[in-house]
This record gives sequence, structure tokens and C-alpha cells, in this order.
Amino acid sequence: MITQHAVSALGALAQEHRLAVFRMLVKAGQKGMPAGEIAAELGVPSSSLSFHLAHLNRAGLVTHRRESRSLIYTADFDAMNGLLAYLVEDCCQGSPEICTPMAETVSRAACCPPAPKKKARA
Amino acid sequence: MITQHAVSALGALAQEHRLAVFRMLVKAGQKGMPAGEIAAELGVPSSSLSFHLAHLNRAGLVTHRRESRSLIYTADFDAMNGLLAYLVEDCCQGSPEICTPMAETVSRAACCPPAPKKKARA
DNA sequence: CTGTCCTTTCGATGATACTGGAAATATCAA
DNA sequence: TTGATATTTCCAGTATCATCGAAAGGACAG
Repeated sequence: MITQHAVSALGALAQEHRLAVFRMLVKAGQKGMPAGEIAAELGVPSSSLSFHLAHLNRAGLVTHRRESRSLIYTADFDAMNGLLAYLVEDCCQGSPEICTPMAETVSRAACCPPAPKKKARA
Repeated sequence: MITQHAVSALGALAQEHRLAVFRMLVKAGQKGMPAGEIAAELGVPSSSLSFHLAHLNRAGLVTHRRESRSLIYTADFDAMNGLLAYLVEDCCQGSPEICTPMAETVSRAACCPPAPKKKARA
């Protein structure tokens, strides 16, 4: 992940509607959602939404595929992955005890991993 | 973490200089860095840097303390924590196998993670 | 081919952001 | 106090962004 990419991705997420869209797509998982449904759920005009989807797409955070008349948008989990890693990269040069809790918080928020034991449970 | 806060934090990070500052402070850990040193390392005029530091501060991502004539800036790891959690929240409603690797990636990037359960590190 | 549905592109407007020099503020030393 | 250091605030100029109606593009059914 290059700085340029990270800035672009963060900028894409730094807007109320786009952040809502992205989180919606994260929850939707790989099946994704059609643009129209997203627009309806957010109460945003389709032209505005299209602008935001294009922004997220340029930043590499979402992809889309055509399915008959609809365009189905999907979150790009690899990109998300890279962004998160970039943000906390080398964190421990400061102090290891800071970063372990951070990693654990993410695990918990992502909801399904087994609870990490402090004492290195395999 | 409220959406409003997340947008604000992401917006603060969505700028080349501010992202560089924040990552620098993440690496510096709790001892932090004086504004002047940051400005020098980045080659940015002090007035510009001050603008960016204020921005990060408003977003809750950094704090500062005075130490004689210098202001020492420090990353706020709790805020960072909250932001990461917010971004991946409820990810698994889509598909659990997506989110576990994400959590693991973060653990690895943060450098001092608990041992992975798969085949040991390379 | 025609009409309809779904979505994007275009265009104009108003708002917000980044930059950096100059001046102001805060701290310390002599 | 005077002077030096460290940083912020002020200001104005330039650039970028968000919004949304209207029009255009692509896909499908009949």
C-alpha cells in the first residue's frame, strides 16, 4: 500500500454518505447491493449516489458487476485489509502493549473470530 | 464511535501531510514528538504544519502537552482503536471467512500479535 | 423498434480545504 | 527587560469537493 493509495482510500471514506455506503456494503458481504437499493436506503438522489460510488471505485474500495439492468456494488475486502494494515504499521516501535489491544479490538469488532487469549492460545 | 466522529477522523487522515504526521506519531509511541521536529522531518512550513496538527487534534486523533518551549504531540491510540473497530463493525453479517483474515492482517501489521493457529510464521 | 428501467455523465452553484508569509503568543535565559 | 526560540493565529489566494436536475447510455421485454 502506497501513501498515495491510502490517502485516496481515506478520502473516499471521509464523507458521510460514502462511509454509510461502504459500511452497508461491508455488511452486505460478497453478494453486494444494486446502486438503486443503496440510493433508496440512504435517501440520496441517484445522480449524487453515482458520484459517490464512482469515488469509492476510483479509490479501489468497491467494485461492481452488471447483473441484467442493475449494477451490483461490492466492498473490496482486500483493499480494506491493506488500508487497516497500513494505518497501524510499525506501531510497536513505540510500545508493544499499545498495539496488541488494538489488534484485539479489531478482532472483536469483526465479530466472529474466537476470543484471543492473552497467553498465546495457539 | 459515532458516524460524525468517524467521518471527522477519516477526513483528518485523508491528506498526505496529516497521514504522514499521524503515522510518524504512531511509530513514536507515547513519548511523542515536538511540532518542530515533525515539521523538519516533513519539510513543511511551521504554519502549515500547525494547521494540520490542529486538524488532527480536532478530530481527536492526537493530543499535545507542553514541555518547556515545545509542544509534544502524541497519537491517541484509543481513538485509533475506535476508528478501526468502526470500519469493520458487523463485517461478518456478510461472511465470516472474510473478516477473520482481516483481523489477522491487522494483528500482523501491528507487529506483536498472538501466535497464529495455522502453520507458524514464515 | 419502442418503451421502460436502472444508472451514469454533464453542468452550474455554493461550500470547504490547503498553502505559506507575516504577525502574535508563550516560554525561557541572562 | 531584552532577546531568542517554538508554535500558533491571521489572512488571502487558489483549488478541490458535494449537490442535484436534466439529459444520455445500456439492457431488456414485447
